[in-house]
This record gives sequence, C-alpha cells and structure tokens, in this order.
Amino acid sequence: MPDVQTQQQQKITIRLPDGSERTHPTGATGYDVAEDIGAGLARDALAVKVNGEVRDLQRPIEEDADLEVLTWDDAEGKMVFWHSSAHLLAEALEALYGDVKFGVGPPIEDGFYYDVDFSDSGRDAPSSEDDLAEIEEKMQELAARDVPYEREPVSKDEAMRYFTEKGAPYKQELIEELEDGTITFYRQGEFTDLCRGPHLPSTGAITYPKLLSMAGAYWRGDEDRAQLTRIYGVSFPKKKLLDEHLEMLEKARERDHRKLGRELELFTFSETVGAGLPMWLPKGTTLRETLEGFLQQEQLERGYEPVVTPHIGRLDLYRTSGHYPYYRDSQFPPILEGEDEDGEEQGYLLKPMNCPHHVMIYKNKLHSYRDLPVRLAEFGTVYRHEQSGELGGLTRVRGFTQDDAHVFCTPEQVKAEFKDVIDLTLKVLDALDFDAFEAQLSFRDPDEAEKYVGGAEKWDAAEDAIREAAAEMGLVAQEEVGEAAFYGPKLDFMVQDALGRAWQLGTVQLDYNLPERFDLEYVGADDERHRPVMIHRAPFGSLERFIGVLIEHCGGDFPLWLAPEQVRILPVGDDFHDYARRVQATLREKDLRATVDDSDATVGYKIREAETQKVPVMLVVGGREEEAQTVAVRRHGSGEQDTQPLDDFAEALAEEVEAQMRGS
RNA sequence: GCUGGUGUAGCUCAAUCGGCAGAGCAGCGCUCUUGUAAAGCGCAGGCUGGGGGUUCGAGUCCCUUCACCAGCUCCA
Repeated sequence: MPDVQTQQQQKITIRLPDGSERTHPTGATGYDVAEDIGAGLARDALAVKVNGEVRDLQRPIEEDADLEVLTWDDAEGKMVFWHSSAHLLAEALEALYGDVKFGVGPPIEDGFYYDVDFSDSGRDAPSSEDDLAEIEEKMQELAARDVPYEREPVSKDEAMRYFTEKGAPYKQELIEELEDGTITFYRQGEFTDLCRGPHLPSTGAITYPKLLSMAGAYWRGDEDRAQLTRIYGVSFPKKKLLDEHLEMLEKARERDHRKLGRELELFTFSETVGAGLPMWLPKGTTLRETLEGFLQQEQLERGYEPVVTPHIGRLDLYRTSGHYPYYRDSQFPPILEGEDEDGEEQGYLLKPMNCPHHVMIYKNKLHSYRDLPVRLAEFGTVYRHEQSGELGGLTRVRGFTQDDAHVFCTPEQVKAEFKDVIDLTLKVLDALDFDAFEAQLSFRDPDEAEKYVGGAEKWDAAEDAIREAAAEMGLVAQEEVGEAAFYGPKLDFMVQDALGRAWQLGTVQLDYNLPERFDLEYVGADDERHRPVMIHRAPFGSLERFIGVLIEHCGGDFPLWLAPEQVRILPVGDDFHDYARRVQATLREKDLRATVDDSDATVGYKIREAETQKVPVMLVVGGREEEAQTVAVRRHGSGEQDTQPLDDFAEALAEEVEAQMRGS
C-alpha cells in the first residue's frame, strides 16, 4: 500500500478545452478522462488530443496535459476512424486475396485508401463492383468481431525482421527511412501493420464501410516505379451518416458541369473535332461573353489597354522566350517549314501562352518611365497538348482562353500592381458570389537558389512586396516555399469543384525571365535604360475552367445578370403570341435576354420546361395580361406568382441586372 | 503518359447461355388552343465508337484503335 505522499505525486492534472481542470491518477487513459466527463462522451470518443498530439484513447497519460476528446464531429476524429478503416480494408484484402503487398493506407479528406500490389496474390486484382462488395462484406465481418487495435512500439530491427519474413518490400522500404525508437506496429486480430497511429479502441465501431473506386497509383508517387492498385473507401459509425454521404455524392454528380453543360446546352465536345477542344453553344457563348464584358469594363476602368494577337507565332519567338523546345511535351507539334541556312528548323507554333506576343507589342516602341505601368490585356486563346489522361470537362482542356494581361512596370510598382490585381480578383469573385476560394503565395526555396533566375535581393524584395500586398488587401494567403516558378514568385486563387478536387483559377505571377530574354527596356528619369519587371495575371485563369467551376458552384442556377436566357415568355395560347412578342420587344429594349415559347404545349408543360432549364424569370401571358398590359411573373425555383404592369416590371428587372453587375 | 473501368437512337437506359437491336424522354406530323412542373394519337430515328479476328451466327468472345470516367504522374 503506497503512502499518501507517493499517491499525491502520482496524480496528474488534465486541462480541458473549456479551461476546466480535472485530476486523474498517472497513467489514466484518454478513455478514463472521457468517461469521467460523461458517459455519452465516452461512448462517442474516437481518440484524444494530448498537448496537441492525437493519441489512442487507451494510451496512458503520464504527465499534466491539455486534453481534448475527439469524436466524429472533429475532423481529426474522423481521420482516426478512417485510418482504422484502412487497416480493416487491408486485413480484409489479406483474408480474401492471400499474398498481397501493401504500400501505404492513409485517411484522406473524405475517406481513406490503401495502395496494394496484387501481382503475387492467388487471384486477379479486384476490378468490378462485385469484387468491392465482396471486400466490403469481409470488412463488415471482421469489424463485427470487435477486436482491439493494439499499439506496440518496436525496434527498427524487429520491424524489419517482421516485414522481411512476411515478404513486404514496400513496408521494408518505409521502415528503412524511419528512425529507431519511433517505430510502432498496430495489430488488430490477425493483421499487423507498420503505423504511427493513432487508432480506434476496436474494430466494432466501423459498422458501415463503403468502397467507392479503384485506380492505379505509383509507389511513392513516382511514375518510374511500380504501379499499385489504390482502393478508395469511406466508412461511418452509423447507417444514417453513410446514407447522407451517398446522397451528397449523388447531389455532387447533379452539379457536375459536364452534365449541366449538356443539359443546359452551354457547350459540347466532339470526338471528331478532338479531345479537350470544347465548342461553345449559343447559350454558353452568351454566358461567356457576358463574363468577358464584365471583366473588360472593370479592366478599362483600371487602366488596362486592349490588344489582339494571332493564335500562332514563329518558332524563333518561342526560342527566345524559352517555351520552345523546353516545354515541347506539352505543346502541339510545330508547323514546320524546313530549315534555314544554319540548319535550324523554321516554322510556327500554336501559341501555348500569350506573353511572347504581348512582349513584342511592348517592344513596338521605346517606353518612358512615365508610361509605366503598361498593362496589355487580351482574351487570348492558347493551345497546350495536355496528357490524354488529364483531360476532363472544361476544367482541363487543350484549347482555352485566358483573361490574360501583362503588366510592365518598375520594381517599385510591383506592390501596387499586385494590390490592384488582388482587388480586381476579389471584386470579380464577389460579384459571382464566390466565397469558397483559397489564396496561395508561392515562394522560392532559398536552399535551391540555382533553380531560379534573378538574384536573392530581387526575390526577397519581390516576395516581401507580394506578401505585403496580400496583407494590406486583407487577403488570407497560405505561403508555400519552393512552389514558385523558376522565373518568379506568384499568388494563386484555388477553388474546389463539385467532387472536391482543387483547381487553380486566378493567378498573378512575377516574371524576371522574359524581360531579360527579350531585352526589354524603358528610359528612366536619369535618361538611362532600365529593365522593367513583368507581371502575368489572369483573374479567371481560363474562361473554360472558371465557367466549369462556376456552373458547379451555382448548380446551373446562374444569377440573373449571367443567365443566357433571362426571361421566358409563356403565352397561354396562340391568340396571345402577338402580346408575348410585344412583351419580348419591351424587355429587349432594356437589353434583357428574353425568348417566347410559342410551341403548342400546355402552360403546365411550358413551365416545366422553363424550370428544368433554370430560366430565372417566367412570364405567363394570356387574355387578362393583354387586357391590362401586365405580366404574371414566376421566378425559377419558387412557385409563387405575382402580376405586375409590363413597363414597371421591365424597368425593375433591368435595374436588378445593373445592381448585380455592380456587385451590390 | 500509366492502371482500371465504360462506350447501344439527340438524352437516360434495356437486350437471359453467342441466336430477329428495344423502351421512355427529346424530335417530326396530326388533333387539341390550353392559366402555373409532363394533353392525345401517329411517324421517324441505329454500321451497337472505328478497324480487324473467332464463329453457321457477335451488341455480347478475342486483338487493336479512338473517346469518355476515376485516380496516379504532369501542369510554362
């Protein structure tokens, strides 16, 4: 029996997120603490966070600590749940497929995966839905045993011995890179895995696993190494959560811009025209040109000057810029005309970027420091031969139009120009009600100075200027070291599509390289020649990708000012077609895009059609309306109707469009 | 580019073991002349992505090619 004194020393103090403190014996587990707080919490607890480190619930706590109990409602709680699910998947695969070699199996944002090599297993790698269902069933069966996940610290030698005996080359490679003393195994039932953890107390919680898809994935992300089969899944503690998740995936598919683009007749692709070459249908073109007009107006107000350049340029242009042949793999093959007297290939290249052309416009005349900044803007279409497996919808294409502009300025003007572009980009995103974006600053890796053009002082000054510009504009931006292009630091705006994939939209990039290569100059106040700095910027990025993401963002319900068809007039019968046309003319006078449905369908049918095609405003007109010179207004998505005098309505609607474009 | 999957009418999908390619919607024609989410009848619509092979016979099996989908790699 220990004396009182020792017992005192064996107490630890646990501080909870709300600031309250509890005393527990040394070696109490996270589960003990959760249970002490409440039985409900203990039941829901998945893991604990001890002094900022996520740990197993049943791991003893040896000293005073800040502690947070993690449940399904915490992102980190879900991660533990899914990580444990990945181990369960591995165990199921081993049970069903025998000698499989495991790569890594981490949790991800919305589920988990495991990379597996099936080449030595007794049967073919899983490929069908049925195979996945079989694995799922096995997982459920294994989970039902409700065995604990046991943590076991091992030495590097022990770890290596275990996986060598097992014949697990990928695991051996992972162990080689770990430091002795930091290695742990986790074991559930018959299955042991190299793993940092943490994990759930036991398998029983994973009652609803769902395997979603399979795909190849290179070992360690290196395309020169073996390709493993990656199995993606997700899992839930309750059926309701699984159902909700599947429903959410279904809804995401409904928002997919490829589906909506076809249904709303915005754009199309043709195998005969070529992969990744979108064709804009009349409605999509209207949408696109409305966006272009909006941006162009903004840019004119900010001192941008419009330019237009051709879609091709001589190879020499791209030799000077460095695009040819350096990026040859991602360019369409050049149009060759033969060799010059020096044996150099001559010909033309479809332009992969607009900048070389804009640079030549800058060089058209000698610029004074008084001219700067020179801002040349063009909706410039470029062509890049993206890898075939990369193409998809409008988000990754081979021919696309950038809302491109190049700013030529002095180093001192960089910060102000960045601020203006940030302001413009935020204004554009705001007008489109786009709030779910992230900003990323990409800086150089100072340890690899040789990878970048321009001296360290230049880069430091530029990175400071950009960082300050973002801060002064109230833009929260993540800084990524080593992500800069070789020619300069940049600021990107990232968004996610309906399926949660991240895409880069807007970009602002500083460039030290092209001014050098093209020997750009301006005459300073000192009457000497100086080198300007160049900024590439595109608030939308590419119109194709931007519109693709925009479609998914609003689910095809475009704001009134952007809707290709803003108003559809629905006469109740033939006798009212004339009045319908008069209504249309009145709206068109106000620059509103209005059509008349003069088919012989019933009113109910016409309404259904207009609703399905997401036309924002429907006007039903018949005898009553013609008599009183009114329209019966119905808005998309709302069954309500409201009769208004025609002229008042046209006026009000035009004002609504105006207000939206002003961003209010 | 890589791994896996999928290609049937404009769209969404059927077609048992290899045995006559089918439906709904859309389209067109006729009837109806309509009052807030699908009127009725009829007609037409296909080289089953392309090419090759196996077979008495291929949408179905094999090879090849193209496109699309998921992921990986790449993304000036």
